[in-house]
Amino acid sequence: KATPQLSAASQSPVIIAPQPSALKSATTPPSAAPVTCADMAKVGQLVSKPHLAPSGEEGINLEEIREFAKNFKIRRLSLGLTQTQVGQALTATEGPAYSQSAICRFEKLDITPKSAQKLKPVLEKWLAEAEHWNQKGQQNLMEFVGGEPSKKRKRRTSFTPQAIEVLNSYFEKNSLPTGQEITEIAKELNYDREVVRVWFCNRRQTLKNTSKINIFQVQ
Amino acid sequence: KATPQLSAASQSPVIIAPQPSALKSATTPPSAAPVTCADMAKVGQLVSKPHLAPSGEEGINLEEIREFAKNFKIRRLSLGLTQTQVGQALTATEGPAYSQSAICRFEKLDITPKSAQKLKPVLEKWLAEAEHWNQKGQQNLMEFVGGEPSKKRKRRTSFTPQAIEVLNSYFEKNSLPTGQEITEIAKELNYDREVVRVWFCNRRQTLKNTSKINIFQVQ
DNA sequence: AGCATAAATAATAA
DNA sequence: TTATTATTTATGCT
Repeated sequence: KATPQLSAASQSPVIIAPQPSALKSATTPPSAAPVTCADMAKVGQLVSKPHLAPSGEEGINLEEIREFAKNFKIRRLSLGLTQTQVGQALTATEGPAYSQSAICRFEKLDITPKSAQKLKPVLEKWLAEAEHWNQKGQQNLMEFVGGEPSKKRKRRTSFTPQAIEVLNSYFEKNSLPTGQEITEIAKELNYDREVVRVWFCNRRQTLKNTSKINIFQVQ
Repeated sequence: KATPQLSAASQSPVIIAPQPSALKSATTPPSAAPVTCADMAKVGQLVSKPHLAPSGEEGINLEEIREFAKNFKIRRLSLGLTQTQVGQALTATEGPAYSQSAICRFEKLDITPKSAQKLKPVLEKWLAEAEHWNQKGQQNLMEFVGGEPSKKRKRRTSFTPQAIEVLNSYFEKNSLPTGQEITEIAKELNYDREVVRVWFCNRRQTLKNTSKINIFQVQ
């Protein structure tokens, strides 16, 4: 049952090593950004400028954290999860609250080493578990994450759910309504006739395009 | 009436493995609803009756395409590339034009098998090359992709209360101003045109979100 | 320590 | 395909 490919971030507890210039961070702009904020150095900054590291953080492997952050993002995306979902799920399972902003800032390393060090194992553990459930099927993952499984994506349109429903029921009966029928449907739903006509066009298109590929897709 | 098409596939290579979409299946699932259509075969029917699949596509390995599409997205994200970037880069290196929409549709398999079959090798080749350059450093990748090296996110604009007020008054009059109008408003307020455009986008968004109460609101 | 929302990205009606 | 909407990410602010 144990998730296999999770060796990800376990490395030797090395201390802040001089940054090999070869390694480029995808998420961290290395630029000599004007650090206007004299507050607190962030991981993203320190990782490329170890000499700035304040004392008391020698035991924190910044490089490892950076690696993990990058890896975390990829794994999160592979699971199809959003920062919001992760935050909410963590809030539910773990003690403290984690906002979307928090996850975002971790991924971007816009966070103090201390905070990062504290958050890392929490994320590591949670993500591993999420991957584990995902192995058992998408449904399990969604359940674990806590979102309603049936959370349908909201239609982009000005079509109301009710209207869609009606349209679909018409479509099921007849995917290619006559001009007369379109006019009637449009009237019933109080939408523009043209809008309804195009809806049927797109609906047919989508079905045609996806159905072939989806033949082998398990629903 | 043993329809020969895809007959072989109907038995063996049906992969019931982990739900393909770790990546948010946003496509309107026909839902669990009993899709009973009169004149058009639906996915649910095709799954159990693959013989309904149109002919002329026996040579296309749909399962392989599906796998690749999923994989492609993950690899794209791992490289930190957007659909837009891929489309633009392809347009530059390959012949035809590829829009962001095209990439989107490929990833979602919202395209005909024929198109997919044609596009797959192009994407495959391009992505491999992109990964190759990435190995040599982020800079090389960005150069290959064609975008400026590290296009930093635009600094978040803060509107003055006065500006907000003016914008709102315009919005009340017309929530969907034309390009011309946007330009004028931007000029009047002395803000970037793009900033004003996005403000209207987000404003419409917010309004829509808050007024969920009016479910029946027929736009 | 987050909320509100600006900006960026993905999906889709036209 | 193109414009626009829908969704997600990032950040200014207190």
